Amino acid sequence: MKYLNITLRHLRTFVIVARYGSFNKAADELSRTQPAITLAIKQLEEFVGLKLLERTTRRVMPTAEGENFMPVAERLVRDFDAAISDLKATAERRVGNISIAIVPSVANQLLPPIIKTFSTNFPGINLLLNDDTARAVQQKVERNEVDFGIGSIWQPSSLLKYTPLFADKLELVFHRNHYLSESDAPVPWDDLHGETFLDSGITKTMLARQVLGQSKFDFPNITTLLAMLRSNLGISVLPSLAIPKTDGELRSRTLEPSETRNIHLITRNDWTLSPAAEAMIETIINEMPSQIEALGLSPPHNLGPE
Amino acid sequence: MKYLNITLRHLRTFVIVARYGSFNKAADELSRTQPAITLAIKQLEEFVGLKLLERTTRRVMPTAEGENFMPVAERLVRDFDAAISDLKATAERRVGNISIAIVPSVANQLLPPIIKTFSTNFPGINLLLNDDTARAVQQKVERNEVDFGIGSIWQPSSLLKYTPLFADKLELVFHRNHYLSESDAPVPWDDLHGETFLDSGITKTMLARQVLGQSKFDFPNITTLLAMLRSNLGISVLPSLAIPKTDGELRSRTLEPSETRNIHLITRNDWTLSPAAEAMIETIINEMPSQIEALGLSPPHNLGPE
DNA sequence: ATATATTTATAAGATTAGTTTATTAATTTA
DNA sequence: TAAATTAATAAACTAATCTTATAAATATAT
Repeated sequence: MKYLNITLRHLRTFVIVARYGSFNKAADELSRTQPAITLAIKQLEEFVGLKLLERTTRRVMPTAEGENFMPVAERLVRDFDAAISDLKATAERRVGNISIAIVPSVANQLLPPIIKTFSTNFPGINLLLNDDTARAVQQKVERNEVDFGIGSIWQPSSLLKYTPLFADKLELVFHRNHYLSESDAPVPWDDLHGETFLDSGITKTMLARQVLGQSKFDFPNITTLLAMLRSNLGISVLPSLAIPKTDGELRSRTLEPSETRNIHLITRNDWTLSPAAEAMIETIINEMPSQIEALGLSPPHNLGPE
Repeated sequence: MKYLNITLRHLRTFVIVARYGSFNKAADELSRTQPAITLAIKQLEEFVGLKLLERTTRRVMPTAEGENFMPVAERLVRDFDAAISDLKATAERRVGNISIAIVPSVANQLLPPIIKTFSTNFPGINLLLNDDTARAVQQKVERNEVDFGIGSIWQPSSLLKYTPLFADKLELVFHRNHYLSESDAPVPWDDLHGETFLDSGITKTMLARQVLGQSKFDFPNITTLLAMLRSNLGISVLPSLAIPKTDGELRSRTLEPSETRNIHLITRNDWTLSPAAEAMIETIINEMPSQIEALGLSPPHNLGPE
């Protein structure tokens, strides 16, 4: 015995002995033998230089100092156990915190029923939802500001892992008074030259790919953009999830050829997810098929490396 | 490794690693080697089933759970260390509590300068003084209600250890108008037959030994007794310590043969004294000679077994 | 009073946990 | 591309911890 360290085991032993008033009973309670108890108490007393338990071969009583130390030791033992079991509860997904960065369209349309399922399965877990643009979603995941993100790919990054969830089809949106309302058929992209485009930021790259040139207006906030559409300022291309289907003022038509964007789960590939976040992701993946069906979406397109 | 127990050592290791962001630096800080650190962290994580530190071969960062656990672990470690060092402080007599049962005469006359010395030497120690009769002093020590007692022997008990401190000489006390005031010489006991005795309880046995018969009055409270003496109700025999020397109304004379009672330190012989109490007793024994001199008392008489 | 039973303390051997040295694998820096 | 730094792993060693067996002390019961 060189420089003995006092451990919680010593305090735990002391507490039990003091409580039972017996080395034998304490040994029993702690599933150890009586000499082990004797040694532990002896070590504790020698270390602090203080007799804590007054003992004859017949009776064990705490000294004044032992009496004073009892509640302290009890609290230390209790706090320690509580802290460890809290940590285990976290591991067992009984408690936890999740923060998700997510694009608004998915958040509003797809997530509510998933969150409902999740919160009944894991009632102790708190969820923080950050609505944001696809770009911000990616950034927040990169910077570890959130556990994971849900959105389209802004700029592929080697830091990130993308798991496709579903394909969101792009549709043309316009006012019911717009001449495009006259038909329901898919619209060829080429028919759209000369139209005034209101860009949401979401579709910028898509539009560029169709060589329709720069859009005249740019509304990063989708609510604003919808308001503009309602006043018939122009037309826009939006992922179907972002289009309110119940708006009397607006109409939509699919495009030809149809253009889709995949919505992905975005995680950092060098980072371990918290158990709570893992539970959430499991729920999302499990619930996805029924949600895709309910909202009339498509399973993710496999476009190769995106 | 069967059923590994998580100890404070694991938490301490975790805290240091998280703080330094390095296994090697933590090993250095804790005067252990890096593999020992690796193992401790691994054990902790396996036990709680949770990754607490995200580590590449290059960088160590706490996970979200690790981050949350940090302050908890830090507090546990801090509290534990504080509790142990408090206990050591007690052992080193830097802090503590003492309670003493003591007869009032000693408490008032002898103790004040001793307490003064003690409190300058041990400023952290609290003192609780219980004024009481010799009988109550003995009882309180027997029942472990106090750390030790100071008083005369009420009834010798095998439970108790008596350490003589000094001898208190009995003196006759009376009103200045009483005829006994006419001389200063020692009074033979036999001259006192027929006097009205006021008994304090303290001197009951002494008086009986001198065959003066039962006293007529009995005042357990010495203040009351002194008031009675001041009104010249009778005379009394009191230990010199209990006689106020500066009272203009009262006079005192020694007795012939002189009768003394020893004042003892009273402890339980099967009980360990707290370090604080030991310090107090040391102070008392050290200061006693000079106090004896200052108050004109005598060293204890050795009367054999009392 | 004496014997018995119960309790804590001690000693020695066995077991388990913890630490170190040496090495590997991975990753950053020069 | 090479050197340096970092955490992980393996194996040998050390020290702490526990158990079995026994002793010493003190109640309790006969």
